[in-house]
Amino acid sequence: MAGAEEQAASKGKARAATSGRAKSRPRTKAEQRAQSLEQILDAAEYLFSKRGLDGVTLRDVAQRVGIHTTLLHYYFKDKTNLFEAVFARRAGVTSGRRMVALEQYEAEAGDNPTVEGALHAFLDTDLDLYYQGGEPWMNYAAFCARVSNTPEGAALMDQHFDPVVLKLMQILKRALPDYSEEDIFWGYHFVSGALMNTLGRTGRIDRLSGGVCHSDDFPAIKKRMARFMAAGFMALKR
Amino acid sequence: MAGAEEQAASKGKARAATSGRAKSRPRTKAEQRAQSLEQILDAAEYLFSKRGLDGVTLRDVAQRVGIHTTLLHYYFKDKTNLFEAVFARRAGVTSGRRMVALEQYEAEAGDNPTVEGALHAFLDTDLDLYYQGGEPWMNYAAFCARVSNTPEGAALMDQHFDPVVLKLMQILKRALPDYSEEDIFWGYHFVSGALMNTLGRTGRIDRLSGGVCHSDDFPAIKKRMARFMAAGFMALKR
DNA sequence: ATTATCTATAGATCTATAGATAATGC
DNA sequence: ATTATCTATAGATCTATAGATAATGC
Repeated sequence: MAGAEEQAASKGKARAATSGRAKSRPRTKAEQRAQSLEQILDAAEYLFSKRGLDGVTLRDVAQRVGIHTTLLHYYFKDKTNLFEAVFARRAGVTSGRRMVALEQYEAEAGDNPTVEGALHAFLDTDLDLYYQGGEPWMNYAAFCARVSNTPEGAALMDQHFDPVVLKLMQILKRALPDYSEEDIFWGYHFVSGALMNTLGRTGRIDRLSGGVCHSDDFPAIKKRMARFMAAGFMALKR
Repeated sequence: MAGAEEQAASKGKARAATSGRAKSRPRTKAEQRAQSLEQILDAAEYLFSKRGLDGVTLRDVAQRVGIHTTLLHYYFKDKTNLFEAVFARRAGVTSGRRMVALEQYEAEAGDNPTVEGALHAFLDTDLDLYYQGGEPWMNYAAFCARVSNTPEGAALMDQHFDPVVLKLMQILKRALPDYSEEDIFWGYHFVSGALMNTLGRTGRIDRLSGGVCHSDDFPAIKKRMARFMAAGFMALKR
């Protein structure tokens, strides 16, 4: 019964309906595998970003791709595994890019790194990545924001993003030699909250501001965020 | 089968096991009703704060209280209704208190309101409420943070918190007469992100800082947040 | 009499696995 | 031969409702 529906879905509109891709079935098995993996991850990323781990069923994901639920198990063992794969797929790219940007800034700044400089490297690099990466990257950003305050998500954040954040902390400490570690960590806590709120794009600021601001206007945020936060850090000095 | 288990649970340890209260069954029906409602809301609040709407089953809630799932339907119709009731229960208190604090500050400040003054009224009042309110209020704070970036939660935020936020905006505009609305709204966007990150108490900052900071140290945050954010606002001037 | 609480159960999912079938790969 | 995909199905929930029972209320 349910099987018949799913079958119809997969035969009818087929996988092409979901993403722009997949016009013709790929030839080699390697290609086919790669395409299926990517389509599954894209669909899961989108759905998890909207509804969270528990709000999405494997059937939702399968239907969005136009495949059978069982294929998800074939490729990803179970739901948790799929979730972690979604997180991991792009985590290396964002953390790598920010790491490079921070190291480059550190080299440029020499003995006089500034808070604002470090924050530009950290924040702008990331905002650019999402904004320029188009829909998939924006979805990933929303996914990260959405899961960042769940136990599962927080564990993955620790695992994938601690190194970049600690690199940022290292530069901030050099920029603020007379600050306590505590002040700097709380400053970062404020920064990361604002960043997650941005990546989430819930549309709340749009409604609140009556359309003056738009959740997905990352350029507007990039223009303000590092400057705003740097000034905040400076104000913590007593 | 399942029925037998639930029965055993409700007969055995009973409701007293969950919260400190409920030593003796209340006498009147009105009291009984009130107590049941409160216990259900407390349990749901706690669980929703940890796992979100879809991560919690009605059975989880019923088990935590020590009652039958069906009683949840008796009092709250369905799951959505229960969720909204959890949100609504304390929303009026927090938004009311902040509204009073903002109006009082406005009166005190006369013609010269400051950003920092307004933010102290807005933020400190709320942080105090949660911190001094003990566990239930801390759970509510985490609940709000957790659901703030979900569609269901965002709608409730709009509904319950828009008036206070717009009151804050009104004072900020007077404090920053030469600022664009856009700048002020983005500033608020940063503030609210940092606040939600605080209310969530995910423990990420604890792990990241190696124990230097603690997620539930609201006094430490209160000491820094308004000052930090006010300086951020001032830096947006070009 | 009215209200709080429980029993029993319908009906709908959901995750996961075993095993069959249909493709590509040498 | 190997790998991708589907069929069939087990087993475990989950939400919600109808109707019974056990308390309090006049």
